[in-house]
This record gives sequence, structure tokens and C-alpha cells, in this order.
Amino acid sequence: MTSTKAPSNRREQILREAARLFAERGFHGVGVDEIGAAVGISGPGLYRHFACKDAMLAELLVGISGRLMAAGKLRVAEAASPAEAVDALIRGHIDFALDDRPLITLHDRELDRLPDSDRKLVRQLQRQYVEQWVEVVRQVHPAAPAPEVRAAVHAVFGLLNSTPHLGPHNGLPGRAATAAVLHRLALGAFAALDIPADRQVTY
Amino acid sequence: MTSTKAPSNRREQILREAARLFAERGFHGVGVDEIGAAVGISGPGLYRHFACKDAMLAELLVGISGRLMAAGKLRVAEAASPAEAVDALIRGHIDFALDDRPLITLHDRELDRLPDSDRKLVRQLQRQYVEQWVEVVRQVHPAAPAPEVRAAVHAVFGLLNSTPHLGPHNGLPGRAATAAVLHRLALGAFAALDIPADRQVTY
DNA sequence: AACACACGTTAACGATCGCTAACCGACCGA
DNA sequence: TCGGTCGGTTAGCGATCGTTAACGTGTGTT
Repeated sequence: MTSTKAPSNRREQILREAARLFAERGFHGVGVDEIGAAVGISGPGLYRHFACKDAMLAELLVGISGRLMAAGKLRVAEAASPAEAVDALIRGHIDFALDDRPLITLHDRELDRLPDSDRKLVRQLQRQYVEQWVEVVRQVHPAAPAPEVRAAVHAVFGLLNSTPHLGPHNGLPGRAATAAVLHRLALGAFAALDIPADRQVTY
Repeated sequence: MTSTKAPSNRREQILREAARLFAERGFHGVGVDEIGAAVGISGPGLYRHFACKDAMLAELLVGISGRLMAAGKLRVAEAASPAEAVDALIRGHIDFALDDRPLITLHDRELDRLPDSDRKLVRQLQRQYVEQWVEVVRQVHPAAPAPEVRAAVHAVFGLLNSTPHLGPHNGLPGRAATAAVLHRLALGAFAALDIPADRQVTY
């Protein structure tokens, strides 16, 4: 086991509220007093749990990048075929986007606010995650050039991460319906990789 | 004509640099001194051109929302068919995303930092823009339920707005190639609306 | 019973923030 | 020539920021 700190419910509570506030108003838009108030303690009390404000953001971003990457690796390993792997990656990413909405928002928004070493780590985890997608998507759509596949993967991330903009009160029947629609849209986007570049006009 | 202010190159220069900086480091992460320095004047000199810092953000967001909406309306009106209209909307949105990258980033990131009246205006413009998309996409894919179409439109926005994450140094040959790929992916996503919800598994 | 430590508190510091005040040179029309 | 406006400067204000210091309190250990 790597030496992980004790979970200490308070830390998790602080991280959860900090993530929500950072996502709502931006890292610099939230004061430590506000984060403290959200968990029932006041301002400087946070420093019994975190070294500084940046450390909270770092732990959030490293955490989600790591979990995304690890879950992706697991799902790919368990898949019986490349197509199944793509399906599993999409499903996993949708779960993250729907369940950890604030984190998904932070993940591609506040990366530049990190100290150098943490930022490098997060970028590395993100790159590995993207590579997993690119690898299996290329197997499902072998005719597509690699740069196109990479662009498509990033674009599908943007598609799946659009969840926060939908809000919980979109007209969709429920979580499962939202997930199903996003899943179909993502597959549809990837399917477009099989259309050669010279036949792109639809009318 | 509505009484618009004189353009006064300096204002545009300030707005352009402010947009870049806001997109890079967030609205609260950029000081007025920094914006001034970016245009060669120092800090408070900005107040000869803008009433306050929020006014810059407001002008940027109202500006892009309005231009997106107006350009969309024009393109839809000029289209000979719904499919052509969807195509034109996609093309127009891609142009915005590629040419005004910082603005596209700000557009869905810093909306909450606006004073109430401006925020309401921007939201109204955004809603009108979305409605244009929903209207024509529904005509091209009449079998899809309205909430699904709306979700798909938001998702495609996310897809097209993923451009900033690609960076200018993705492996794609050039701007036209990037645009073409995004266009195909967007059409592919919309095409998935024709697949009924009960036949979604691909393996 | 004495102590240490975990987990809070309030007060306050230095830095930085947005913004105003006061001033100034360049240009320009009467 | 003179006054006004336009677009800039520097100094400095009040507020707020992240963070530290000093202190208190409950809880468990010895």
C-alpha cells in the first residue's frame, strides 16, 4: 500500500463543498471563509486539514484525474472487444460527469491554477486517459487518421462534459435517460470517423 | 440605428487582451494592472475606457452572445432546407470557436460573474440561439423527442467548443481540417438522434 | 491527575485588489 | 492664444484576500 492519509470525514466534506464552490464561482472567486462556512467551521479552521488553499484544488484535480484514469484502465481491461471497451469508457465517463459534476467542471477549467508539480502530474494522468480512448477508438475505426481520432476523443469529452450546462431540470425523464442520450450521441460522433473526409456535405 | 459608441481602436484592443487573459486565468484571476500592461498602458488608465472591470466582461459576453445569435439567425434564413440550415449553423459555430477561442471559453464559464441585468440579457440571447438550433434539428430528425434534441444541441455545443482543449498544435493539417473534422463529428452526433432509444448497444 | 493532541476559535498581519483623486501633456477648434 | 477635452500618469484609499499566531476545549492516554 502507498501511504495514504487517514480519510477523516471532515477532509472529504471540505473537499466536496470546495469543489462545488470552485465550480460555481471559480477558484479565485471563493474565499476560505466561504469554504469554512459551507462545512460549519470558520475560515482559518480549514488549515488544520490543508496546508493552503491551493492544496485543496490540487487534491481535487489529482484525485479526479487519477480516478478517471484508473477506472478507464480497469474498464478497458475487462472489455471483451475494442467496441465494448469504447462503450465502457463512454459509460464510465458519463457516470463521472453525472455524479461528480463540479469535479468535471473543475477538471478542465482550473488546471492552470495549480503549482507546477501538481499540474504536471494532472496533465500526465489526463494524457494517459486520453491515450486509452485513442487506442481503442482507433481499433474500432481503423480507417481514420490518428490525429483525427485524437481530436474526436477530445471533442467527445466536450460532448459528455456538457452535462453541467443541461442542469438537473432538463426535460429528460431521468438520469438513465440523460445517460442513454449522451451515450448514443458519443457513439454517433465516433461513427462519423468512418465517413471519409471528402464526402462531408449532407444536403 | 441604435446609439452605439465609437469603436475607438483602444477599446477593442483592451477587450481582446482582456478576453485572452480572462480565458487563461479566470475573471478573478486577472488584475486590472495586468490588463493595462497587456495593451501598453498602466492599470487605472483603463478607466478612461470602461466604467469598471465588470463592464469589460459584460461587453465581451453580451457581444459574443449577440453576434452568435445574429449570425445564426442570418444563416438559418439564408438556408434552402433544414439540413442546410443545420450545416450552416455548425459551420458558423465552428468559425466562432476557431476564431474567437477566448470568447467561446468565457462564454460558458464566467457568466455568473455578471451583474444581474447583463446576465439576464446574455441568457436570453443564448436561449434564442439554442432555440434556432433546436428548431432546425427537429425538422431534420423529426422522430426524436424534443428534450432529446435540446440535450443533443447542448452536447454538440460542448463538442464544438472543445477546440480550445485541442490547442493550435494538434496533429491536424490546418484550420480547415480541424473544422472539417468537427463538422463531421457534429453531424454524426445529430445522426444518432435517428437511432431509437431501445437499440443503443453496439457490440 | 496530568498531559498531549486533535480541532476549533478570534485577532491581526501583509499583500493585493478594484477604484478614485489629482495632476499633466498633446491636440484642436474658436 | 487660449481653453477644453481626451487619454494617460502616480499616489493612495478602503476592502478583501490567504495565512499565521495565540489561545481554548474536549478526549483519550499514561
